[in-house]
Amino acid sequence: MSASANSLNKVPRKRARQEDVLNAIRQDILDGRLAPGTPLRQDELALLHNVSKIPVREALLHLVAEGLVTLQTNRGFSVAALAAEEAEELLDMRAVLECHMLKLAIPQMRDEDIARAAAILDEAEATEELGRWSELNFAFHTAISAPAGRERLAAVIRQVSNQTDPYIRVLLTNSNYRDQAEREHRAILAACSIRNAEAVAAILDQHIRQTGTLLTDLLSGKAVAHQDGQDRPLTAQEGLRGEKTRPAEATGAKGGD
Amino acid sequence: MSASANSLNKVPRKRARQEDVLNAIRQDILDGRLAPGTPLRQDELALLHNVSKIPVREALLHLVAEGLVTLQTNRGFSVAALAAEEAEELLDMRAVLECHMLKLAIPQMRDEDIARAAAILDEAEATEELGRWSELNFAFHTAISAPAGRERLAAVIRQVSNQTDPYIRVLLTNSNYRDQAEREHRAILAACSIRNAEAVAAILDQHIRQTGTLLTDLLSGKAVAHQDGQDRPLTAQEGLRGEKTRPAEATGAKGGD
DNA sequence: ATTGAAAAAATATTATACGATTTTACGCTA
DNA sequence: TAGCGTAAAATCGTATAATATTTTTTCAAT
Repeated sequence: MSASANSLNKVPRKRARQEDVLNAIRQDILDGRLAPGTPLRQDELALLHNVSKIPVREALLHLVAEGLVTLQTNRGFSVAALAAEEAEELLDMRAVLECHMLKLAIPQMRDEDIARAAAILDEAEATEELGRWSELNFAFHTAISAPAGRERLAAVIRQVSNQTDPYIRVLLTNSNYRDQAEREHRAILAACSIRNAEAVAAILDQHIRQTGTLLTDLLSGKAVAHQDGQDRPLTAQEGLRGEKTRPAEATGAKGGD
Repeated sequence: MSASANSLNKVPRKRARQEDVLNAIRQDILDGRLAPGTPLRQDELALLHNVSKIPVREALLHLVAEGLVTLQTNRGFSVAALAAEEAEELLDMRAVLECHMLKLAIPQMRDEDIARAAAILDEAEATEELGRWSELNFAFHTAISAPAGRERLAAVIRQVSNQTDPYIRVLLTNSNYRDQAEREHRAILAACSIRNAEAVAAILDQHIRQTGTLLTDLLSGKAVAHQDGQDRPLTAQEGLRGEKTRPAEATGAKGGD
């Protein structure tokens, strides 16, 4: 209730924002702090975020539309859980969409774009922190596809990707997976540098489908790399940290591809 | 036994107001009764649907996530309006996704599926009513792509399609457009009957991209081809101006493709 | 008339309250 | 003990009301 975190805030203070709650919960899901299947109690979340149920409900409804949360009327929300088959379907879709966007991007790609993408890979390969790696991974993807200038397409890709991201996080704990991903990213970059759209798409397609196979195995119960569950349902401020999201932009996407 | 369907049903409505409002507003947008750009006042809609603003807000938030409505914080909702460029982008995406799904469907397609699709076309070609034609159009699309068994993909296609549907409705008033669509649908069906996935995809791609071209012209303010004699170039706003009637029927009809 | 500040109205957002629905607990009967 | 109905608790969905923000109007000063 009493503001403990921000006592020095006298500037035009906006109202507690429904969007803040949305981003926080979404990040909690994407980062795996809220495991698939977890019930999302409105009162609980309201208390946690220091708001009433109304903005919580609105945030959850939004996440339902994004496919990250499911709702059973009068029975509550819960974090969406994927069947192996659904994950495969989503990854397939993603392969199609990302390859398409990348093929469109190649002709528009300038040397600066490639240099920037290379710098991102450099940093990714140097980092040890998993979350950072994931972030850079996303940045790399953005850097090479953005020249296509397709905001809507990017939004759909982000949405589809978000639905599998919580699971892909688990794959990332496997360093072999990261190594392979890094090799493929380098190959993509190399193909970009010679502006060979077909080669780029072929590599990207292979990579995404490989991820799909691993994910399907994981969800089928094989080699269950159990993700470390939190002792508490979720943490309050952590999802908000480091985010300056703007209304239209930023669906808070991260994760490896 | 008839446990649930008894005659003395005194409980006309459960607690699903939000969903009813959602469907009503969405249909109003898709059918063009709510033109792009129209402000959506919460109080007004609440009064219209005999509910409070809460379910109205929740429905609108949902539509924002679907891309049919835009929201400016503290300034209100309004029906999403597309720039010509955006429409082209959406149609391109749709071409890619639908062709992909159709290619997946072909190997799974049985003779019954084709027979059913043919029956739908028969009825579509016989009908005069525009709304019915649109409905059958959507049914045809579903019939030929459903064998792919890709629910998620279908959902994304639906979402993307919805964003252009209000505008495509305008194209449908041109009978030449319908004729051309019907010819292409016959061609698709014929290619399906010989299970030639590449041919099917090629025709579908052509058709959707042709629609995209027409739509871009429409949104750019250029004239729509008008061979009907009495037709004249329509602007999007003109074509979408509608009566202020009730939310009306929820047919689930889609625009033509 | 034009400008600009301030009040008023309109509208959006969130909090609180309450009935409705679902889930759980508990006691009764067979 | 298992099954079953019912009361209590938990939770959901929305109406109402209060608060915040934006837009419009008013009106005095230039």
